[in-house]
Amino acid sequence: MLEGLQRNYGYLFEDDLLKEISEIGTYKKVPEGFIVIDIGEHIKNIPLILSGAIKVMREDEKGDDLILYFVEQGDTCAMTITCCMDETKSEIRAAAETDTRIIMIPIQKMQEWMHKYKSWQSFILQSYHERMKELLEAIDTVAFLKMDERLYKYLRDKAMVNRDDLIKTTHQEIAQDLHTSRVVVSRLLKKLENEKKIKLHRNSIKIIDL
Amino acid sequence: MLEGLQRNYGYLFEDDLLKEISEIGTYKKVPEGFIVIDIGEHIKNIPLILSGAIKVMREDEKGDDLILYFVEQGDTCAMTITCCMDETKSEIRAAAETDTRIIMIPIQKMQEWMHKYKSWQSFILQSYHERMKELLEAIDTVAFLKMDERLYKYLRDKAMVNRDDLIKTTHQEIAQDLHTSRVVVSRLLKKLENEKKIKLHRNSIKIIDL
DNA sequence: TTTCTCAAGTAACAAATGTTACAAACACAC
DNA sequence: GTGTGTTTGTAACATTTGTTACTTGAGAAA
Repeated sequence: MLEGLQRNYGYLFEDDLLKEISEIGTYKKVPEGFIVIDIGEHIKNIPLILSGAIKVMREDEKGDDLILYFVEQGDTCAMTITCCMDETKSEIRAAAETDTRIIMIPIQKMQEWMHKYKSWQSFILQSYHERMKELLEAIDTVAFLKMDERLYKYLRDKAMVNRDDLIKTTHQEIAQDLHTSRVVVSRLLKKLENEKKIKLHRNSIKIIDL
Repeated sequence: MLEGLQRNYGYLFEDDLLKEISEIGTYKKVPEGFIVIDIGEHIKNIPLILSGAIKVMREDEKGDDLILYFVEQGDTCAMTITCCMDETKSEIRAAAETDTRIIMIPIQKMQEWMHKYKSWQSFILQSYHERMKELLEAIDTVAFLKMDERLYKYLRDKAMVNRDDLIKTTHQEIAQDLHTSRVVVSRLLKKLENEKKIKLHRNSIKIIDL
C-alpha cells in the first residue's frame, strides 16, 4: 500500500501525512463494476484512488443512469467530501470502471488533517475545484453536444482512463451510460465507423487515432 | 448596508465578523442585466447578496448561453470561491436577474476569515455544497427533462426568485436562457397555456397555481 | 455439428426539437 | 390617424432522437 501511496501522492503530501494515511487508511481492492458509493448512502469514508478508475453517475426518477465523469488514480471523489462535511447522503453513484485499488480515510481524520496539514487542505480544495469543473463539462456535454459527439467523446474518455484504445463493452452498456437506447448507439457507432473514427467488433470497439 | 447585512447574515455570522464585513466589504448596487462576473474574468472579490437575485450561466462555443441556476439573497456564488482559491479564471457568467444589492469581499480577506471565524468557514463550505447540488440539479434538468418540462420549471423558478407570479420577459429571452429557439418556446408556451398552467400576455407570463 | 443465447444490424415509424418564412397584433413615435 | 419596430402566432418542413420489431451473426454449450 505504501508504494502505491508514494507513487500517486508522494509529490503532493509530506512524509508525516503519508505515514498517517498508511496507518489509518484501510486498503481496499474492488473489482470492475463494484459500487463504491451509492445514491442515498451515508458516507463515512472518503476514497483515495491508488490505481484504476471510478465512474461517477447520476440517476433519473426511473432509476436509469447517466455518466458524469471518470475519476482516475491520484485523485479522490470530491462529491464525497461535500457529503461528509454536512453528514448528508450521497447524490451520486460511483462504480469501479476497472479493477481498482483505493484507500479509505474516515471522515473525522479528513477533517482533522484539514487543520493539521497544509498539503491536505490544498489537496481537498483542489479536488473540489476539479470536480466542479468536471460537472460543468458534463453539463456542456449533455446540453451542447449532439448524441454522436457525446458518443465519440465518451469512447475517447473511456479509452483514456483504461489506457487502451480497444474498448471492451457492448452497445447496450454504452446506451445506459449515455442515457439513450441501444438502437441509437448502434446507429451512431456505425456512422462513426463510416467516418473512419472507430472500428467495430463484437464486444469491443477500437478507436482510430486516439 | 449594515441593516441589510444584519437581516440576511445576522443569524449566520457573529457580530465581530459582521463588523469586519461592513468595514472591509464594498457595497454595490447593480441594475437588472448587469454582468457581475463574466467568463474568463479574473476574480478578485467574492459577492454576498443582500437583496435581489443573480442568474448563473454557462456559454457554448458559439457564445450562446444556458442558465444553470439562480442565486438568491443571503447567499454567495460558490463558483467564485473555487476560482479565487486557485487564482483561475471564471468558468461561468453571473448576471443580475433583478436590481441587486451586493457586498464585495476581497479574496485575501475571505481566506483570512476562513481561519479566523468558524462561522465563515462553515458558510463557505455550505455554499460549496449548495452550489454542487444546484449543478447536479442543472444536469438533471438538461439531461432528463423534455423541453416543455424544462420551460415550466424555468418559469416557476423565475417566479420564485422574483417573488412575483407575473413574469416580465419575452419568448426570445426565455429561448436564450434555455438554449433553444424562440419558435420552440412560443409553441410550448402555447401548450402550457392550453393546459391551464400559465396565461400568456404580451411581454409577460402569469403562472397559475404557483 | 447442432442448438442456444446474446450482441449487433437494420428498417420503419413516432415523437421531439430545430429552422425558415411569413403574417398578425401591439406599442410607440411622429 | 399613419408608419415603424418589436413581439407573438403559426405553418411547413428538416433533423435528431426514441421505439418496435425483426433479422443476422458470433460464440459457447450440448
